[in-house]
Amino acid sequence: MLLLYCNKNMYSMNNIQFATALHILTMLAITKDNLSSSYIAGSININPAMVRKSLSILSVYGLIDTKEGKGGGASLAKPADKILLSDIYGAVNDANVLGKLNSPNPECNTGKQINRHLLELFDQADHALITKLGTITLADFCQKFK
Amino acid sequence: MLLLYCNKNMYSMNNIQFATALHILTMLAITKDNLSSSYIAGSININPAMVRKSLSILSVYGLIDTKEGKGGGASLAKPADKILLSDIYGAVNDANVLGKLNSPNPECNTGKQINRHLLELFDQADHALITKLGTITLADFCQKFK
DNA sequence: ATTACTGTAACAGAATTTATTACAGATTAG
DNA sequence: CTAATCTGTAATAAATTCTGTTACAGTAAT
Repeated sequence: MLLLYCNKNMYSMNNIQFATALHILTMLAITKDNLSSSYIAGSININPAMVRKSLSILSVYGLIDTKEGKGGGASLAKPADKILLSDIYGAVNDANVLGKLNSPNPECNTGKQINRHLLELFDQADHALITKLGTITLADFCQKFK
Repeated sequence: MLLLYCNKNMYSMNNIQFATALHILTMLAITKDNLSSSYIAGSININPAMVRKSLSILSVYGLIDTKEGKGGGASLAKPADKILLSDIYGAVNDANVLGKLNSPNPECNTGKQINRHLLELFDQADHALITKLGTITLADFCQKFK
């Protein structure tokens, strides 16, 4: 007997950080203005503090500048055609695309070796994605907007 | 003032399903035998019921055969050089590599359009990963084991 | 001074992922 | 035909991860 689990995929590999970061950077690229976290949050439809968390990371990675105090906000640190989507991905993501490893049994021949081989594969997978994202600039992405 | 968050990345994009599935298939490819979920679980170091959940999905996707009852277990449904890592990825993963979308404000010009453009990009990213994984067979992966 | 911002901590709540237990049904061996 | 051993899957608990919220100190402009 074999019946399908009602929902094929039990698990997902999901978060919202890349979409949020790209939304922020798109707004900054299009308006070419200093935007406040509240204003950006209104467009993304999330909390301003969440936006500030993303801004903080993008700032550490040199993609944006921020200015504190009245009239402050965020702006691009460099032209949109110098920002690669791989830069954004690298800023918001640490994990491997293919996910996590198990902690297999070292007494078993397969278990003993597999994590080494998986990591090698995970690196290749990450590299393929990053290479693809490296061919697209923020400016390219923004061109889609009317 | 700008201090780093102690842990750069707040979020991760992680699960263990791909590693588990590939571990299972590697064992089946190497032993060329009918293996029980308990035996496999001992190598991965997880619960047999978890293994059976993975087996169930791999079976639906035609990568393995299973046999119930005493002496039952799982075996490859086709030669290891006919199983692509992209097949395995497709079986265990539904989500987009770049994660989820927000629910942005439709009153905003950027918010109104961005999900369409993001989805297009997400597709390209998924495609790049799947293309890479399509160049590697289970047999290739197993060759790394001594 | 007042106002309007950022930066970040602290924590709460939601969602997702993993683990566990249990048991009906299948199949084989004796 | 009975016992033993296995799958399939449900139900649910536990753990982890992700998102949202509140609060407030510090900064800067007016």
